Amino acid sequence: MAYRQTDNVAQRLAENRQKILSAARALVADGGFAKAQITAVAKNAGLATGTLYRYFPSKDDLCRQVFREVSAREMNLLAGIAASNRPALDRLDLILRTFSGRALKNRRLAYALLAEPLDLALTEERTRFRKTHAAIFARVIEDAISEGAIRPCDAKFASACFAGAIPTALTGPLAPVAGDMSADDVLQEIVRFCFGAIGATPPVHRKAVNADTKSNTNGELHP
Amino acid sequence: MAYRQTDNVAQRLAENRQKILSAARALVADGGFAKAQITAVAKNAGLATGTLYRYFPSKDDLCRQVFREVSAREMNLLAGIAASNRPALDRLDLILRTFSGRALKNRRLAYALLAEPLDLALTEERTRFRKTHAAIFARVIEDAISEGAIRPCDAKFASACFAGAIPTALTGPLAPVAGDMSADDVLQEIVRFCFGAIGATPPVHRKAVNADTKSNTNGELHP
DNA sequence: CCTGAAAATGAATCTGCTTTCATTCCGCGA
DNA sequence: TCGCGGAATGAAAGCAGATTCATTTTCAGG
Repeated sequence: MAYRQTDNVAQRLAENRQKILSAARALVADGGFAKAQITAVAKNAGLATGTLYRYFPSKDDLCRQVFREVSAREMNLLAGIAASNRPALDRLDLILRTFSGRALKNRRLAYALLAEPLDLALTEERTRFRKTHAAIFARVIEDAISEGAIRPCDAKFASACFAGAIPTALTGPLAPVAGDMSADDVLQEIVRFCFGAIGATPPVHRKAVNADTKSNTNGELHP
Repeated sequence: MAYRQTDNVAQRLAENRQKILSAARALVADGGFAKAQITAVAKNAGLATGTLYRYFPSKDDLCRQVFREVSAREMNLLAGIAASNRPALDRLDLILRTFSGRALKNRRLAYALLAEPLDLALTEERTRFRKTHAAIFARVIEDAISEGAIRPCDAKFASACFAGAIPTALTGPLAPVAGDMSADDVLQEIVRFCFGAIGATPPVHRKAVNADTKSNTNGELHP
């Protein structure tokens, strides 16, 4: 008779898939994508190397998936803020603080997403991520212009600058070393810088959005 | 009797070394560091692969050398402007235009230096490069502050933002596509953006410094 | 012209990974 | 309990480069 997959089996498969993704995520959050070798992921997931290939066609696919899942969470958060109906400059302020605040809270992961040297496939994925950021910035800047809150400027251009400046200021070798500047100072400066760049005045301080309840250092998603 | 290197030979050795560096440079300027494989460099230089190892201990060393030579030219140009004795904001304007103008004139090479995904060794080299940029920016910003031309701000921080924003806006996937914006528009926007970010007003337009007389697309140095 | 020593050669080797695949294991329905 | 087919395994093969090294070539000095 024809083989039919049992619920039992289907569930185990799904679990394994998750195990693999979690294992990879954990490695990435700990040591960047460089640490996410197939063998290490398999070991961490409690499976044999060959088994991973029953779940993902290649290492690249697996890593891309991890990158997407981790970055999607960030992007959705920002997109949500961008779509709210506050004044544009309030939204911008909140987006900047949220993005930066989260990156500072989990520097290792932020480094992996934003600054770590990656291979071609993942660089492509990162590009998507950065383009999305830029699009979110651009949208809010355009709103600010049409609200008359700031003088017109090239929103696309300014948003590309934001998307370049913020990660550099937050992560990687040019970022202020911890202790050099407090996280709050950094947020403050980022907002000041970005608002200035588009000729706006920063609103009064406002708390950043943070989806995590407790501190979350392993990059796990809990949707 | 003991072997003594002839002038003749010494000269050939020096020439070969240059041939290798030029070949590598040409490949990089054409297709980025990814294209600079040992075999390709050797072929381009008209030498055997093994021969390269008599001139450079490893591929990494060779590539680092290329990176340094190419980037040194840029940095010196900027450093020269920074050290001149005009008003700080004039210098900043000139530096921004020079840097950006040159990058736009040779996009492929700029991409290799600023945005191409690289391995660890070259990423390290790029970091040096970017730190130097940032230091140049920081210095001029500080000067502007002490001249009283702008309100005090964290110059280190702002310069890191510049060093992130400018390459992003010029090169790589977020940069405006050619035809979308003219090179002049881009310069204009960069200056506007950066000056705004530190609370300054851009001076009137001024010609960028460009060390090249004729258009120079292969990244060759002519010191 | 001969010789010794450096210089050049490029095919073979090495390296760290990813990916494959012949084999074994396991769960289900008969 | 048996047998079938999918699932899991992990040792071996592949791969894309850099790197080595036994051999050949070149070249001054004798």
